[in-house]
Formats: sequence, C-alpha cells, structure tokens
Amino acid sequence: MIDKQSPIPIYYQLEKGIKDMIENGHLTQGDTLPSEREYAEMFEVSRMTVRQAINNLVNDGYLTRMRGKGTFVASQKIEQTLKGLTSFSEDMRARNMEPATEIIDFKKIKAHSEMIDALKVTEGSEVYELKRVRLADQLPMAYETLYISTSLVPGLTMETAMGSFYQYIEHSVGLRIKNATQTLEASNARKVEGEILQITEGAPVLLIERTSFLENGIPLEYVKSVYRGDRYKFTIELDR
Amino acid sequence: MIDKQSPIPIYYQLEKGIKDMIENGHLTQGDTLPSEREYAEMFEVSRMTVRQAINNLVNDGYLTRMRGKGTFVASQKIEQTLKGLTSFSEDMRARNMEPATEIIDFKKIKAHSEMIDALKVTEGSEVYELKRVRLADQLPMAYETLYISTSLVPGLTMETAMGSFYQYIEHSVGLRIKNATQTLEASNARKVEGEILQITEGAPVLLIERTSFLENGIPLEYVKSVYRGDRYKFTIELDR
DNA sequence: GAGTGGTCTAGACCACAAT
DNA sequence: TTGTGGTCTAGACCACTCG
Repeated sequence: MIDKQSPIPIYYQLEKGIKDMIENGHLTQGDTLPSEREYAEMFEVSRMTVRQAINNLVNDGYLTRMRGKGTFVASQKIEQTLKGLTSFSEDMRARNMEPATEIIDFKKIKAHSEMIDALKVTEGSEVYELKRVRLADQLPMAYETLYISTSLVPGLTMETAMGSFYQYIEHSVGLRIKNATQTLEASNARKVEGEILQITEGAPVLLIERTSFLENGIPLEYVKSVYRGDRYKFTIELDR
Repeated sequence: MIDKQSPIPIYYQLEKGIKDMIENGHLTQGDTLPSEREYAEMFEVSRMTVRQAINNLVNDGYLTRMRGKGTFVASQKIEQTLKGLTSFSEDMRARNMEPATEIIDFKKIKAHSEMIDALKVTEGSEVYELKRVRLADQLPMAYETLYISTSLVPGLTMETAMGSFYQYIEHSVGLRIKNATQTLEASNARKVEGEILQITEGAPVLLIERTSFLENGIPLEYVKSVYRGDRYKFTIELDR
C-alpha cells in the first residue's frame, strides 16, 4: 500500500489508499480505522505523517475523529446532500416528494440586459427562454423562468425541458456544473403567479434567483423561481 | 501575541492572530507573511506548530502558499464571504452597512419543546432567551430571538448581547462554531413584527431559523429571525 | 547560494474515553 | 490503567524560486 521510495509523498499514498477503501466500500460509514499509531507502525512511518493523511480526509469530510475513541468513516450522504447545489427534481426527491413539470412556454429570444449581466452574453445574442411550473406530488410548488445561451446547449428541445435540466446537462451534453450563486428573498405573489401556483394574489412567495457556472467559470443558466411560501422551505447546511 | 502558558493551543492563538490581522486590515490581499521559520523563531515555537496554524488558514481560504516564494494573503472576500456561516454583523459589514443592535428582552427561561429539539437540552433546563432588533445603517433589518443553553455560556450579559454573538463566543469564550443548519421561508409580518421592523402588518418577511453547532456536534444556539423582505436578500454560493 | 514551503522523523506530554 | 486523538518539539532533507 505504501512505497517509501516513490516520489509520491507517503501521506498522499496513505490518503488515497484510505479514500479508495471508502469509495469502493471496503470501509463504510461508522467503521473504525486503525489508530494513528497502528498505521505508523504498520507502514514504518512517523505518526505525524499518518496524521497528515488523516487530517486531509477529515477536512474533506471522509473521516471524523473522536478524542479518546478513534477515527471513523463519516456518515456522508445524508448531510452531504443538504449542502451543495441541487436541481428541483433532486430537491423534491430528497423531501420524498415526486417532482413533475409543466411547460408554459419555450422559445428563443434575443438576450436583454438582465441576461447579459448574468450569462455574460453579448447584446442581441440568442438565448432560450423556458417557463415551467414545477410540481411536487401533483401540486404546484414553483414557477420558474430559465435562460440558457443557445450556443452552449444547441440541442435543447421540449422533451428535455420536461425533466431535470441538470441531469440532461451532465449526462447527455456532458458539461459539468461546478457551482452557482443563489439569492433568496421574500415577496408577495403577483396576480399571474398566484393563478399559476394556485394561491391568492399577495400570498407570500420565496423568490430564488440562481446563476450556475461550468467548471471553466462560464455561466450556463440563469433561473428565476417563485416558490409557494406555504409549501416550500429552503434548507441548507453551512460551515464556518 | 502568543501565550505559551495558556490552555489555548499555540497554533490556534497564532491562527486567530493572523486571521484578525487580515480581517481588520493590517494584512491585505497579496501581502507577504513572515516565513514559517521567522514565525517559529519570533514566538519560540516549533516550525510544525506554525505550519499547523497556517495550514488551517490556507484551508479556510485566508492564505495561499507558493513553494520557494512564501505565504500570501489570499484574494478572498468577494467569493469567500458569500459562502459559509456568518453572523448578522459580519453579513452587514460585507454589504457595506453598519450593524447595530437594540435589545428588546433578555432573560432566563425554562426550555420548552422547541428548544429541547433544537438544542438537545433536557426538559425544564435553563436557557437564555434574547430578543433583539438588528439594525443596518440605523434602520431595522431583522427581529431575532435567540436561545442558548445557560450551561454552555454561563457568563452571558447584556453588554455582550449588544454585539456580535459569534465574535463573543469565538474570542471571549473560546468555543469554536463549526457549522449550522439553516432554513429560509417566506411569510407575512405579524402585527408585533411589523411594529418592530417599521413595516405594515402582512408585508413580506423572510423567516430564517438557524441552529449552530460546536466542533463536537453540540448545539450552541437556536435563532429565529424575521428579516424585512424589502431590505434583505440572502445570497449564497453553492458547490455541486 | 540563500531563502522558501513540502515532507518527514522519533520522540514527548496532554485530555479524554473506556474498562 | 490503557489506548485514543490533540498538541508540540527540534531537528532533517527535498524541490523550488530568485538574485
């Protein structure tokens, strides 16, 4: 497992070895790892070197340490999915609700100032405008307007627009979404929003705006959503 | 700057010292820090101890290292402050607004069911209840009710309640806040909230609930806040 | 060549958990 | 009391940058 002659740092070899065991299931949630002194003896390295490997895995959330007890494989998944960027479909499934979509409108338009800022496209270039009602367990949950540059995703169709946009982008187009900037604010439903969401005009709604970015920093989509205030609560795990 | 007799770890004292210098502007973006060996000599500690402090700051995005060149203050702020867990004061300062606080009420009460769930205290144990109006540039921004177990922070006073609770906890009490779970939802101002926030009853408000945890996973505080919907927009950076 | 961060050693004492 | 992780020491050699 460890080659002390290798130019690859020992701590890194050990780190990768442990990480692999977690990822391929040889170590799973809650398992106790050998103690730091055991690892040190096993591979004939210093305990500080072992600690460096384990430190990195703790920082990355793979392991947790408990003084006096030991080092354990972290729980992952459960807390993991609360953090991070999720699509509407993923979000609803995590809440044990069944997502669905109704398309209200889908067309190409000329970009205007709002999108030029968000998507960093040039004035007058073409973007898709997609308006959808997002349903959870058959009931309206959100009304969403999505803008994407046609040059990035030329083959967008009605069919793909029905499902999870993130799934489509990542699996079919092969682009990887890296991060997003999101804002949330409270407001009142306007008349048209109330009709679509089946709530009264003026009822509380949560406005969410999101710009998603690819790995190279290029903006992929700009989405404005209106969520029913009585049915939707946004939950997030924050680290300090 | 460093007290070797203190029970607070040396690396943590140094880490905090450097972080403070960055946060109050004594060190700014691009500045070169003293080398690890210089720090070690300066405070008569081992270089490994210095490295532990610097490692943490690098992981937190405050510093960057370049082999053969030195250690530098990272560019941060812009993206950094958007992520992560921030106090009201930190949040407002990041928006170039001046935070202030008015205490409405501060007392000890017996825990009831809501707090028993959130703070994991036993029924009937004592908690502080602190109600505050949070101001930004002299105007009401949020109305906040905070619960903390008296056993964790026995010395909480009116004076400390005036400022940043996170600053107090981290700098004076010496506890380290690790993460928090936060929910956001849209609602309407109730009568009393409207009066305090100087908005009309029924005006849109953003309800934020937060439970903060220490490093050992113990819940520290449970906070319910009502933010003015017309003045406050929550912004967050999400990774996929 | 001098200075920097990157890695590593072989110990040490402490606080904490379990027995 | 034993074993764990948490902190710390006083060195060492390496790879890299820069003058």
